Amino acid sequence: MHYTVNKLAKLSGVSVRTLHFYDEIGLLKPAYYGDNNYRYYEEEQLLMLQQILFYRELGFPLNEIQRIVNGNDFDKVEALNSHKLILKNDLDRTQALLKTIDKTILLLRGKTKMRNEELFYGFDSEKQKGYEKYLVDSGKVSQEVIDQSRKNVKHWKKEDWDKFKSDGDELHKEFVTAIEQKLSASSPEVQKLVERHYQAIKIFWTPTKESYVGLGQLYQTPEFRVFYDSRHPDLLVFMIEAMMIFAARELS
Amino acid sequence: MHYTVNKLAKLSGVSVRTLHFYDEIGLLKPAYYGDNNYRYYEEEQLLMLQQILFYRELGFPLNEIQRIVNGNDFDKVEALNSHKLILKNDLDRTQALLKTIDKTILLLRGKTKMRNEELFYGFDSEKQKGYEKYLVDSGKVSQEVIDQSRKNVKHWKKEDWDKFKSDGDELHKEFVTAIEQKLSASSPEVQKLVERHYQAIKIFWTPTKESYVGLGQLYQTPEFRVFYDSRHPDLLVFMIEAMMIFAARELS
DNA sequence: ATTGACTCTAACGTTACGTAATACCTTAAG
DNA sequence: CTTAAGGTATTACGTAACGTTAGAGTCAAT
Repeated sequence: MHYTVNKLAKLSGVSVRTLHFYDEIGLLKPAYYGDNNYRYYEEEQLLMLQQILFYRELGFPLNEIQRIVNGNDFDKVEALNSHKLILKNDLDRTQALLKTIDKTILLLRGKTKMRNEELFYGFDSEKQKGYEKYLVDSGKVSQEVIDQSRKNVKHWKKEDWDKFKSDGDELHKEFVTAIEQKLSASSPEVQKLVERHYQAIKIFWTPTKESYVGLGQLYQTPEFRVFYDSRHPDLLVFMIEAMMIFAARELS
Repeated sequence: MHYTVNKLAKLSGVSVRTLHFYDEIGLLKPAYYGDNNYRYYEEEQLLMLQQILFYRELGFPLNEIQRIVNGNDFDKVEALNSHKLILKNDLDRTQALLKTIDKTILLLRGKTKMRNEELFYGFDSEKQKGYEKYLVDSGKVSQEVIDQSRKNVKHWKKEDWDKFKSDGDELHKEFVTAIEQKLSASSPEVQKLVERHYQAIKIFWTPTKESYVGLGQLYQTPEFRVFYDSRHPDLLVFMIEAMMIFAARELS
């Protein structure tokens, strides 16, 4: 029994081009070529293709597949085990990205409905509950993200919110002072300010390198720009530059 | 304050080449070019790059990023929401792949320690426990996979195993008969046999299109080949071809 | 003026094929 | 036997997002 490219392609679900390509790179050669230069495959090649597609499905690159299918069982188990680590990393990363998206949506949508201070420094508890309910019901963000950030401030009293708010104001003023003193964003003084900003953010959620710098993305939206620009025209850019430097240095 | 490519690159963590490239595709143009044709960036571009990197980190392709950053907040929320679906699919897929790998390792390693019949039709319960413990302790497979497959046969008595075994023998014999009658792998008769095989496998775990066809990958290992080839030299290839056809037709 | 660090453009390499374009071959029908 | 449909071949460009030379001009400091 022999298969032409089309037969084998339809049987296995790959395209004719793919078989041509696999022949070209030596991954799967036909059993023989006819006088017409046609490719003819036999059962042996069907079995080989079967294995190739299995590993391809798992996300192995073709050059590794070539090594694997020519190796013994031990090699295969080794490859599968190390591939597991890669996939687990993918998994973690994707989960982190989903959380970041949830947080960003929360903030992007939130700022159109709340005053900046509420968004930035905390929430009016009545409005907040209705708002969170809407977000969860509509599937915009996972309950987990809200729970996490709320858990951290659950016990806060009005004084805590006021302190947090005045601390923030104070921090921004010191940034402005630094700008006026023409300090560099990378200077130790400014970096200490960033450190304080980072710690303040941490109360709500622990930022990673990317998500911390990603905060700058939020600060650029119109409503926030108004807030920052009113303090000093260069405040936003200065803070973002300083945050970038901080992230590059401090956060792995 | 202006930044040269190098300055901006070091600040933001991207390469100079990337800035060149973003200029080339129009994603991020410098504020102006010097007489020397050098690229000079200003704060505005720093902010823009900041946004670009945020969305890049989330896995958006550059052409979409271009649309997004030039759009309004509503567009951004839309994009983030639809991107969530993609990421969730990735998540599910990756989790499925990890399970497939676990199962494959379980089988690839198992077959060197167990007789074919035990692996294929069930396990000697004493040897099995020690073996599973080893697998879990060494981190080779997740407890979940073992639990799942074991849960399904937990209540089985010796008669059940014997029946499963004799059913399998019977099935193989009918495949051999089909070969001798020169039936096609795609014929209704043979496809009914595959259906029975599929249902039998399902007792342990529900296969997807890929994982079912992936079974063929296992059957090709030496120990299994002996088993199949002893029944009929063409049995293995015939079954795999029939399984492929079945998967393409029946499993979305 | 020299040197080292930086910048530019141009162009090929990467992965795993998809998509023509052009030409030859095979098979079944008329 | 011719013809038309459909299968097959080779060649080669396109894709995404840059990395990596390579050659040549530029800037800053000694």
